[in-house]
Amino acid sequence: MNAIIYSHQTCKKVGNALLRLGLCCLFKNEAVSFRTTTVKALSALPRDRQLLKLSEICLHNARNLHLALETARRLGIGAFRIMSPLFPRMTHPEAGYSLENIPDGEIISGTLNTCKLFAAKQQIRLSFHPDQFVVLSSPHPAVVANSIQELEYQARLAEAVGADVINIHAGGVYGDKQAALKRFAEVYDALPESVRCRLSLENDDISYTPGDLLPLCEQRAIPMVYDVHHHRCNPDNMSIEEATERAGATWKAAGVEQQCHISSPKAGWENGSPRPHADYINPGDIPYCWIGRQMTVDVEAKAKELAVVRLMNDLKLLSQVS
DNA sequence: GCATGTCAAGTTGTG
DNA sequence: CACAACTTGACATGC
Repeated sequence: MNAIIYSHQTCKKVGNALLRLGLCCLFKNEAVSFRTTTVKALSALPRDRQLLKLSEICLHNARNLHLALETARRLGIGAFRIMSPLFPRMTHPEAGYSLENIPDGEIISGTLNTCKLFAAKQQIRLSFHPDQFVVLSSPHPAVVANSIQELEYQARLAEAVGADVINIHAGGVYGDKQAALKRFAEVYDALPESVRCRLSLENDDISYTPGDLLPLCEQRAIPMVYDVHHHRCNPDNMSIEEATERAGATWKAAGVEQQCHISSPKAGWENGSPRPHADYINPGDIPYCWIGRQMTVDVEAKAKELAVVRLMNDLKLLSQVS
């Protein structure tokens, strides 16, 4: 087997095989931090004090995003998932705001642009992963409307920092999976282009398997994020190899590098629920067919960058043995 | 200071 | 029917 490469930092000259490992949102042992606030805390302040507080937090977070990217580069990490509340409460009905109406808005915009240039230069791939409140398949119009608003916010951020992926789950089932997927498709078709051109769909560990999502993804050219841990928790009749290939084809159709997720079960595969994530990735959980494949793999592990670095080294050893 | 409970949002499954 | 799990701190509050 050819040597495999783990990030653009180390990969430049070595063949064309490239498995790029990504970090999710936070660091464990590095001085990078993100602040937040709550609506409850904000509501005790007059509006001008609210905007000042929000401005300070956003500026802090934008600067720490830059720091996160510099740190990722130093560690050889090739992708970074940006936490959803980078600008906390931005779309909230009462506390919401925009960069134009907070005091340091222009500095913050400039900092985001610095992040965009740095990520492009260092080839660090950026993505967003809105949390469980974004549900496009919901039968409740208000839930869908809020979800779209949140996606538009994340699309603006993605545009500002040059992120090419906003990844979501298909949502609830409501007793009829096909009906829910049909609602999803209808909402998807009406999304603004800024959202649609970045949106990806991930199999989850409760409801939607790769087999459920792939027909929709193939039909609409929606890239499918293949989470192999979720697939193992919530299997269908598809093999890991087949799911990897078919998901890969959806990325190819969209013209973007494939993205997958990996994690290991905290309690192992035998004891209790395998769903909670372990501190590190057990190299045995990496599908063999992923080795040497050109794609991004987000490492979902509690030890954060320590787990990414350890997995990089484990993969290096693996490739030397084979 | 330090410990503890809380935090916008949805859905599912468990007790 | 109420509540925890998703992921995860960081913040606000109270001693």
